[in-house]
Amino acid sequence: MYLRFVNDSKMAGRPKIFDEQEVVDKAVNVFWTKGYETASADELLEAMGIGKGSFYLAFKGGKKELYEKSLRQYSDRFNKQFLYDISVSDDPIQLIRNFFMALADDPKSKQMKGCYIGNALVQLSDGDADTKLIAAGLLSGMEDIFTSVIRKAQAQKKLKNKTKPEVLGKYLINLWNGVNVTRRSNPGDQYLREVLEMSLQVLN
Amino acid sequence: MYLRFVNDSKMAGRPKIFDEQEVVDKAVNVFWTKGYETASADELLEAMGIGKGSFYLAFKGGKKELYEKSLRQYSDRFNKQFLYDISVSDDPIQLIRNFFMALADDPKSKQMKGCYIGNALVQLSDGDADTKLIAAGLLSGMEDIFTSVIRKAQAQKKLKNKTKPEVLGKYLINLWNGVNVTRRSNPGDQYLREVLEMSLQVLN
DNA sequence: TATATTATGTACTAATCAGTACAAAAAGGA
DNA sequence: TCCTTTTTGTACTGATTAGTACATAATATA
Repeated sequence: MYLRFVNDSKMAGRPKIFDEQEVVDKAVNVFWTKGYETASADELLEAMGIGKGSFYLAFKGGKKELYEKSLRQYSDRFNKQFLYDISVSDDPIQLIRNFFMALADDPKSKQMKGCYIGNALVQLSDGDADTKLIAAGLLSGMEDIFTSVIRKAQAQKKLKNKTKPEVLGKYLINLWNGVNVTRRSNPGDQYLREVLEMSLQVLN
Repeated sequence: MYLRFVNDSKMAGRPKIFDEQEVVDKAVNVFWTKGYETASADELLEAMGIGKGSFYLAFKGGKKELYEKSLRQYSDRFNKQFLYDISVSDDPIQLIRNFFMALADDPKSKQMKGCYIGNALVQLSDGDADTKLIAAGLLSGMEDIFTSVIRKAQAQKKLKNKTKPEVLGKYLINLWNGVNVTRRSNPGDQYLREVLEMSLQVLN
C-alpha cells in the first residue's frame, strides 16, 4: 500500500507542463525508429518537449525507466484494443487471420520498424536482462490472448483444429515474431502474403 | 581488376601478428552477445587480441567495416556447411527438419543469442541502412538454399507439398526468424518443440 | 649493414553520453 | 505579501565513445 501523488489542480507548487502518458507516447516513436541504445536522452527529451530538469524529476530511473514504461504502455494499449476487437467480433478466429494478413499491407515505413516489444527482446544486451524479461512477459501476454481465443473457439466447435490451445497460441506468437523480422528485410514482398495465408491455414 | 596484397612471408615490412579471418571470428562472438551498438571498440580489440594501430590499419572502415565483414564471414561459413550437409544427405528435406528441431535443443545461452544475421536486421538503426541491406541479402541467401532444396525435392517427387518453392522457402526463413526471436523469451519452453513439429508438417 | 616497407603500441582528441546540481519560476495557502 | 512546495531550464560533470597521430619495432631487400 502506498500513496501516489498526482499533480491535479489542488496540488501546491509549480504545475507540470506535460502529461506523462503523452510524453511516453512520444518517446515510443523515438525508441521504435532508433532503438533503445541508439536513442539519445537529448533526442528523446526534444521529442517529448521537456527539459532535463523535468524529465529526471518525473522519471527518477532515467532513460531505462522511460523505456520500460513505454514498453508497458504500448503493450497495454495494444492488448486493450485487441481484446476489444475480439469482444465485439462474431468471428474472433477470422479477426486474428485478418490481423496477421494486414501486416502485409502496412506501408514500407512501418514494415521496417518491426514489433515494438519484439525489438526490445532482440535489441537489448545482457546488461539489460531485467528489461528483456519485461518484454518477454509482454509478448507472453499477447500469446495468452491468442491462446484464450483459440481455447474458446475450440470449445464452441468454431475451430476444427484440435491442437492444444497453448501450442497454437505459441505458434501464432512465433508467426508474429517471424513476420515482424522477415518483412523488415524485404517489405512488400509478393510472396509474404502467400506465406501468411499458408501459415494461417491452421486456423481453418 | 585490382591487386590484393596479402602479408605472406615474401612481403617486406613488419609481419602481421594476427590472421584477419581469426580476429573477425573473435569479433563475431562479441557482436553476437553484445550487439553492434553496445560492443565497444576497446572490447572488440581486447577480444581480438590486437591494438588500435593494427586494427585501424587493417580495417580502415573501423568498427563498421569489421561488423560487415563479420556478417559476411559468418554467413559464408554457415552456408558452406549447410550446403555441404545437404550435398551429402540422402534426404535433404529431413535434414532441414532436423536442422530446425535442433534449435529447441540448444543450451539456454545459445537460445538467448538468436540468429547472428537476423539480429543485425533488427538491431541496426536507420543510420546503418547499408549494413542492414547486407544482412537482408545474407538472409535472402539462406532463403535461396531452402528454396532450391525444395524445388529439387519436388522435381524428384520426394516432397508431396506442391506449394511454389519460393513460397515454401520464404515460409522456412520466416520460421527461422520467428523461432530465433521466440526462443529468446522463454528458452527451453516445452511447447516450442511442438510448435516446430507443427510448423514443419508442410515438409511432409 | 643501410634502406624501404609494413605493423604495432601508446598517447591523444574531440564528440557524445547519461545524469546531477542548483537557482529561478510558478503555483497554493496563510 | 510572504512562505512552502513543486517544476523547470541551464550549466556542468565525469565517463566513455570511436577514431587519429606518430614514434618505434620488425621484417625483406639491396
